[in-house]
Amino acid sequence: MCQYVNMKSSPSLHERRSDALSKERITATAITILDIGGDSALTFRRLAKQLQTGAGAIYHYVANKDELLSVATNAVIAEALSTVATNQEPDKAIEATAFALFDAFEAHPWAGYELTQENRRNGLGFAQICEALGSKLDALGVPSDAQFNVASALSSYITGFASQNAANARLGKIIAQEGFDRTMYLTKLATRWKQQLDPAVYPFVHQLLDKIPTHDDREQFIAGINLMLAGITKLH
Amino acid sequence: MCQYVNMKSSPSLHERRSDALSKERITATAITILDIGGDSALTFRRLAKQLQTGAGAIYHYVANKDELLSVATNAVIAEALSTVATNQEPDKAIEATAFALFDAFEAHPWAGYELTQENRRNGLGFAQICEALGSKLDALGVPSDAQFNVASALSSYITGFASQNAANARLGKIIAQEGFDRTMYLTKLATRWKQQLDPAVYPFVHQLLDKIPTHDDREQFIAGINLMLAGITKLH
DNA sequence: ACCTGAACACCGTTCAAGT
DNA sequence: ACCTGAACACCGTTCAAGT
Repeated sequence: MCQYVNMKSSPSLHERRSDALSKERITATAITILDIGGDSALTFRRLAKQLQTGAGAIYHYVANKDELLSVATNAVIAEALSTVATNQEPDKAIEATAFALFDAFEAHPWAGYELTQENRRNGLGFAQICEALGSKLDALGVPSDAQFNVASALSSYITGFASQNAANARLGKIIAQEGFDRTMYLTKLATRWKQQLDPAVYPFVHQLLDKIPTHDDREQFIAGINLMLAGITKLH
Repeated sequence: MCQYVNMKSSPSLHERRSDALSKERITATAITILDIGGDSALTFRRLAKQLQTGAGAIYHYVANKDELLSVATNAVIAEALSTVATNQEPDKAIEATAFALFDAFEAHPWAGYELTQENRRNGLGFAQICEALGSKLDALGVPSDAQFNVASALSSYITGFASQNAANARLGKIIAQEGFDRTMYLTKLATRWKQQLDPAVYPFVHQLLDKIPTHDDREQFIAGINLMLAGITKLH
């Protein structure tokens, strides 16, 4: 600690503390806080404390909280997409892209929800996903004037599923720490629906209730992707 | 005003002021505030002022802001779904349901975004949409063990599209007040992407840029629904 | 029972003051 | 140039006090 202070009071030219602030370090720390505590955990005061600085310092690197969340979300998406092998059959590449995003949103549940926010701001998250999916559509035989609609449909589905099921993943994780499991959480949800929803008005949902606790998110997610892929090859 | 005060100071038994608080009146006022000013406009202080009461009074009718937003969102969805004719062919009924929700999210842009939040809380919005769509799947020939996945896929797509394009609708509306139009707003968005995104890394998105300013959200939305319907009839 | 509004414990953001 | 942290203008929510 003394040495740290000494370093600051007699710094050589262009020398930088190893823990100097940077947009990257701020983003990485923000992601860690979000992963541990969810959306509500990320405040400038907590972030500054973790970075051992003042809250105002962060504003030298990001314009505001919206930008911070955008950067964090886009970093998570970019990392996920970078793992996808591109030398595959187009339908397999789209599946692999979808899986990579699913896994990213499961590991960072806040990101699935923040993506919808990010899309409202500058749309870079959408651009990333759209590019990864859309670049395969030529090889799938989709005519160029239909590619915008198809890429938009796939990305809307992925975004919608991610933001919807982030709740399951996150609550499942939190509850797991307290000795419960995902099945028990979903059982509680189904029980709540059973009590709140009139079976005469919601017959379809009531038929589903038994399947909710044990259903597999990942399997359900890919079923939707395959539904869309089937529609693409049928229509185009 | 004097008469109003007099009424309060000498109320007869069980008599109620015509403007007495109720969950319905609070919800309706909240929806109006959200429609005019968007998510950030709704605060308990502003809502209380509009209702000519204290902020604390609202807590007699809703538990907290989350519940208020859930109730408002579910009211918008319920209203939209109530307009859909049920005596149609199943694919037409699904299309009509999708259109009704699209129109609702265009009229209440905050609701498309809040729906993803609502789904994370108690899922009643999802249940409503799932019921409206899922009840048509028998007639479409979808086997019962596939209906959960299909209903989930459709509702994820609708939710994702709504939350994504709420931005367009809302910003389009705000900008329209200032003398701009939607095309100009989307042109600006496309220009920003052109500058920010490397064409070597984002070739597909760059091909799309010309089409963004004039594309029709509603047409794009229904194209995705038809893609999924085609996939459903092909796979089932 | 229902309502009021000040008080509490927070936020994001700004900015004068430090090094 | 970069950092600090008090100050500002808000929030959601609570609760003693009123009617």
